[in-house]
Amino acid sequence: METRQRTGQQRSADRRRRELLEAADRVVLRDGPHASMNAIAAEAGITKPILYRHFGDKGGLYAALAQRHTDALLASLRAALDAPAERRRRVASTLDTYLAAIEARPQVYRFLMHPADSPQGEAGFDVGKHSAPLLRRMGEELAQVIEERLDLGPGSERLSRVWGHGIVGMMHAAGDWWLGERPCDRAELVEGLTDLLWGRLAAADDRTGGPGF
Amino acid sequence: METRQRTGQQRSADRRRRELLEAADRVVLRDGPHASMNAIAAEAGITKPILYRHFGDKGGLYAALAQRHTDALLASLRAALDAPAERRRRVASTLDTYLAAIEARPQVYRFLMHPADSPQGEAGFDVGKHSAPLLRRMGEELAQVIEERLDLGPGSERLSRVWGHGIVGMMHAAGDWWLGERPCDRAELVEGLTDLLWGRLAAADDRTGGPGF
DNA sequence: ACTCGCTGTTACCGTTAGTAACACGCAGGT
DNA sequence: ACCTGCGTGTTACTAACGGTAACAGCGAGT
Repeated sequence: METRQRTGQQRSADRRRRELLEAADRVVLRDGPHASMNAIAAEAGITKPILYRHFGDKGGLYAALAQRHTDALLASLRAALDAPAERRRRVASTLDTYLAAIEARPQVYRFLMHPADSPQGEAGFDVGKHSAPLLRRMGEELAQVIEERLDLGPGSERLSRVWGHGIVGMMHAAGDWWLGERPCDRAELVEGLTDLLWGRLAAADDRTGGPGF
Repeated sequence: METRQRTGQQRSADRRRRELLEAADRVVLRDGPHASMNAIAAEAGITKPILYRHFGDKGGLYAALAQRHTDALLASLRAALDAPAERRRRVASTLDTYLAAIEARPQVYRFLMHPADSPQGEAGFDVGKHSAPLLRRMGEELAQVIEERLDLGPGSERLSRVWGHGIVGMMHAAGDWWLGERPCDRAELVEGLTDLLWGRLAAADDRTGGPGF
């Protein structure tokens, strides 16, 4: 009875929610993840309690905000991952897609990867639970693709998840470092990472020349 | 003239600083990174202003605290990295050392990897500058080892840094996920990651059987 | 006319980082 | 003996933040 209202005010509320999210987006992109609820409310032309009515608390707002961007990013990554090309090309293209995204909008990236903190984090053992949902989602996504595409023998379900999270972490950390220092252009970074994934670390010669040791 | 005092009060001040750091350590390990300055001061048996006299601000305290732990962790990683064994064994052993460390003291790990936030972060463009110093240091450290040990041909300086940060990121993300979900034991994770670095992603067969597409 | 649900407000609370302003004690130089 | 400097410590405060009443208007459906 009460869930099937749709009285027209519901639609208005949804629209309002989207407007508030867009205002929050502007503020967060301008001021970074430390934007205060007051600032966001001011940007939206209203005051705090309305934000709290819509999103519960700051974590709720940030979660809603993050989901939009993660959904968008994940969609484009999925496209690169599913493209009809040979494996190495797909991997390189996915890396490039990710790096292009964080290069184009570093503020969004920073917000997604360092989403502040839970206000009273249960004191303890849930390490990484609130850390970076985007990383987890990307890892799981990639794991799924790996598992359904590759034949990894027994234990493939676990192994694909290890690889998924590992590769995503590699991409993330390298991208973070690259974005901060800009030591080379994007293509070079993509090439280097792909080489790494393709076993060049194991294949490289020792510097001393002799193979032993 | 004034820097060469060493009046004996200096030594006392240094000792005091260390005591305060240890108290802060206890609190952070007990309460997580959200520990308040008041709580830390109380644990040390004093009040806030003294902390501020010693460390400037919360960021200063946290930086000092982080440096101790990162130094310790980096030292043990260096040991594993420099051990006299074949390359794959060294890599696996380094991964295992890291994972054992975060497994043994997840609180420390959480503190180091998610070091709260700068209180008024300069609004903007310094993406990742304040993010995770430990990750950066590990990346640079590994890059150095890679560069001085491996023959990567031209551009080896840049490539080794790409790999250093990439591998560290892989280790970090996989460890974070593993610590949260515990999907397998440590040895299995180490094996999976080492396989990944050894090119098993490139070598694996397609699931559909046919190699083409 | 009346209620329901959404809009919005002002004014407040508790906690936190950070800062005066003040006071004690203990060295050393005169 | 006296004072000066410095490190120790305190209480009491500010400013900002997340979050929460309590209250009021407004438009649509019955």
